[in-house]
Amino acid sequence: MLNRVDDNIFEVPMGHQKGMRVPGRIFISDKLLTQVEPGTIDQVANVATLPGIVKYSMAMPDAHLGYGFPIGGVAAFREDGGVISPGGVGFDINCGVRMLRTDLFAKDAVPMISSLVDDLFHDVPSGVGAKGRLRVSEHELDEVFTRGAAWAVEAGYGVPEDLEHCEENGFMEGGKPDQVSLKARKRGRPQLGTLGSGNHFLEIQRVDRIFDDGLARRFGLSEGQITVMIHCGSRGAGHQICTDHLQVLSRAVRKYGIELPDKQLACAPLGTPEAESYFGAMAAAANYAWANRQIISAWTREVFERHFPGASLDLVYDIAHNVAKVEEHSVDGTMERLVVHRKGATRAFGPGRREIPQAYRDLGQPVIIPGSMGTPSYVLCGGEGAMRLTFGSACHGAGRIMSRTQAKKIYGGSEVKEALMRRGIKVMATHPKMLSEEAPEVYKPSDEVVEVVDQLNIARKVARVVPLGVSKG
DNA sequence: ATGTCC
Repeated sequence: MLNRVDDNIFEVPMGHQKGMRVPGRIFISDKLLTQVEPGTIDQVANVATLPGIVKYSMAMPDAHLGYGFPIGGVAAFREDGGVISPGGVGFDINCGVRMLRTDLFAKDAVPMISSLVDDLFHDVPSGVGAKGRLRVSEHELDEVFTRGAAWAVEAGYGVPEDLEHCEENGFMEGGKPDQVSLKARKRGRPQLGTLGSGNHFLEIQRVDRIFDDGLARRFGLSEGQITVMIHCGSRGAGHQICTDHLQVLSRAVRKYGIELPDKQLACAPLGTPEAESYFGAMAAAANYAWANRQIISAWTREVFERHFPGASLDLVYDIAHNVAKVEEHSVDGTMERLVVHRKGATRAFGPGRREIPQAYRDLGQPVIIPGSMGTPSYVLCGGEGAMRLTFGSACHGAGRIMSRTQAKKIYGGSEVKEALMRRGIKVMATHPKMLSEEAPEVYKPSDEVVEVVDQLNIARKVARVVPLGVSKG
């Protein structure tokens, strides 16, 4: 069914599915491959049938079933003849993660973890449908959609240096508020500055291992240091934008006569009004998510300031893992402009790319890969393998191995909480069922997933962090 | 992921 290309590289052959324009490629170890559902491989093949796809339909080692495209999927389309598809980005547009480093060390912070988590849980609203502490005006919401984290910094949430340590400097060009429906605005307006639910979290961590001394120094990380990770996205706004535009693009599929093996791959040819409209709305949602993470960072800093007056929380980096971008890549020796869809995949550009903020341009893009609740997270640095193999992309996390429904049957919320407590990890959640759905056991081991991208030099391991306290939706 | 089905 799959052909081995190399260690950690498998091919989905053209014969897997009728209409494939390119083969599929799955970057994964033999061991992790045994945990990938057949449906995920079929989705990789389905994506390969889309017009204008370049080289391969790809999946990362954390791949699992998604809407149309697999989560952990990467697909690039040429500007001339290609398409854009909301399924290739996902419902939570610019779901992403940022890491802040403190100047505190474990010995000082550990006695305060419980109180820190209580305050973070209180000060950063979370949960399904959670509303935030701030009420932005309609005009401010437009600014959020067009200028993302840059708006948030100007509004007093953070410092300009934060923007110099974000992918895209904290906002994407091309966000079009006029392509965002009234319904999406209505959902998004009260939710700015909220964490959300599911696998989203706000976590206090300790750096427990350094793999690359030089890179760790440049990222400002050392063993025993306390870090904070914020994982969230564009909330109801992004979800509604995806829903709205899926309808538009479903009509476009008929209008432009595109044949699809799965309705969930709804898309529009690049350059058409439908494609432009989705891109503008998607960029607006991406900017909302960057503003959201920026505001949450400011409130996190306030909580730390109350516990440790004068403590610093500097942004190491902020990455998107659900977004489509126009980028230039080398395709068989010539540079081409492509629309790269990453869904549950992070950009992992190697050294020198102009898109990487100045602070890290000579090193490569920092890649932050959160583990599941209670398991280690990793900081890596984009490498040459990513540029050669994956259009500059790496995996985004551990990846589920069972459904939420199944997880709830097996694991009880209070048991999960107690088990974590015994390991010295304090967890606060809005609902116990969230803890059963997010039990560490329902995810692939993050270590094994990270090992694959490290071995292929897609991204090199820099540091590993372990959780001390978590606030969840 | 998500006012987990207007």
